[in-house]
Amino acid sequence: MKLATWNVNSLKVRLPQVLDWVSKHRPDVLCLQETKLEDANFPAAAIREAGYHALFSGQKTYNGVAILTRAAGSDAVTSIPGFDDPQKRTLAATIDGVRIVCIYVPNGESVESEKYQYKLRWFAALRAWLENELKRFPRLALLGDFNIAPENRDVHDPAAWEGKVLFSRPERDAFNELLAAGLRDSFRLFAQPEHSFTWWDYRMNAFRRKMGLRIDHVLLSTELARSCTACTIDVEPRNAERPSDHAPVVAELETT
DNA sequence: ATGGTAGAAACTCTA
Repeated sequence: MKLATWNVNSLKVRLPQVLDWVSKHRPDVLCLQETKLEDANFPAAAIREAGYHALFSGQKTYNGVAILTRAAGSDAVTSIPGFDDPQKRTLAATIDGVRIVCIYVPNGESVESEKYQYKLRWFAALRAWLENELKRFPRLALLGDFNIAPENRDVHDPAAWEGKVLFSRPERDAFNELLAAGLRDSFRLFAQPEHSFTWWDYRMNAFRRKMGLRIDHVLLSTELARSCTACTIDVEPRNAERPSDHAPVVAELETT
């Protein structure tokens, strides 16, 4: 089973790239973030023609998440229960017996921002919810744009980023608390190249200069982690014309 | 020096 996540930064703009990518890689599950589409405008027909089912929870201009699947999903949930949030950042469903949770964590803007406090509140609610979900669904995968780089090696210049949003101590602590709830970072189950990143700012030629962060993640419950055989970042789409600023992350599970 | 790019939308906000 192949699971993937990709922040597309507008599905309207990136739809041809997404269709091309799924035809080439044929993931069983592709979680998308920043679709920036109201549900009425979701390109369900084009995705269906590519052989995929789609679940989606979107809004105009900002945020929006979707899950594309080869097999039909069930029991979809579009929010963190008990956390009142008008922003469309969460989508969960069961596919082939695996509980898939697709998230777009708030960016936070800066550590001084009100949006940073919202980010930490949001992430605390996510952890509380997932502690319960992991009991209900031992086979659970949490994929998405976490907007958190967990470790020094996930940042091109850790000294410059120390204490900044995406790499501040409270954010990294929150990420580690999520792991402590019973999740593994699938990328770190394997030896990886140095300078492995998933996001590069559009500005300052950051991609060409390898100035990136690893902020998109595939976390697996301990049971699923045991069957994980690979996790890779596909930087190829970042080289395309009009790319997303994020690259897809792909995890492979041994089918049982 | 606090820049710059991209997307959606609408003359600004978010990332």
